[in-house]
Amino acid sequence: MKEDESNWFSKWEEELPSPEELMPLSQTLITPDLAIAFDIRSPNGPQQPTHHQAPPPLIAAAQTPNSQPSSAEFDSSELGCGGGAGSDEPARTLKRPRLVWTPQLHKRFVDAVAHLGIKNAVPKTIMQLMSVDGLTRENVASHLQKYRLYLKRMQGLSGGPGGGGGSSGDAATDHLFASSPVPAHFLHSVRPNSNHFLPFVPVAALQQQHHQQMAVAAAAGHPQLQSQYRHVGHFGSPPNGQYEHSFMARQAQQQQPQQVHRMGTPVPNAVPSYVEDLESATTASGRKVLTLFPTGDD
DNA sequence: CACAGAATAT
DNA sequence: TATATTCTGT
Repeated sequence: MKEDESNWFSKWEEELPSPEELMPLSQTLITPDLAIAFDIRSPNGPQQPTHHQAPPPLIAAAQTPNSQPSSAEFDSSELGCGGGAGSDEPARTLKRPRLVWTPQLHKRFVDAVAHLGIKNAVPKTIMQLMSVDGLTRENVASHLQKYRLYLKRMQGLSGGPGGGGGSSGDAATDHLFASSPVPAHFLHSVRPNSNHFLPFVPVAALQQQHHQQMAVAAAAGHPQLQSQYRHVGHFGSPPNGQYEHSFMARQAQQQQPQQVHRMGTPVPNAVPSYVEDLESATTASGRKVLTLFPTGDD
């Protein structure tokens, strides 16, 4: 009998970190090297190996499966502003590629909103809590707008997503949101008295000009990008078997430009740089209970 | 002014 | 359609 095999396999599988766990909270930790690594899209791609200063890394672009092998090439379409004394760094005013809201990113978004409570969930705060490098307030605002519509739509229905038949368009749009369970309180209203403020992570996520979108992509769990990173072949995990852990991000960089004027909101105060993982409240039961957010495993 | 939120544009 | 950008009120 090969019990051993199945045995260690099971264990092994259990120990396997889920994709989110692997690289979840430290998106800002992406090193420039990694960013560069990303730049090399293909072995035969005529990409410049050493130009890591371009803020417009456009990572999350069309990611459709049937992309053509030729791939789109982005030559720096700089204006031919030859004469001009270097007025402004091109890097600053460039438009970034569209952010792609992957389920992972959305998950973080929902978690953040859940923790803040619908009332306090405003773009800026959400953005800060998410701690995703490269994420802008506008990104979140836009997504939040749509998310609210989604919630509204759902409130009208009876209970579950995918439920009520309606326009197929609606259902189709929901499927990203469906990825992440919507905290119950979202649907009706948060209790005014129920203020349970968690000790957030005081991380101040700042957007750097360097690897912005790159980080987002990684955080989002881009298949292409991540696959390059994950040397750890963690495959056995089924799409559903994901545990949740803490999600706070820790910031290695020392930035704390925030903390400006008065903050009426009970949001995290930028204090220290490191924070204990406020998770793993392993109860006596030995059961991993995520005390943080509503674990939204499907 | 900075920000949130809706409206609009791509 | 999804996300960005613009517009407006606070």
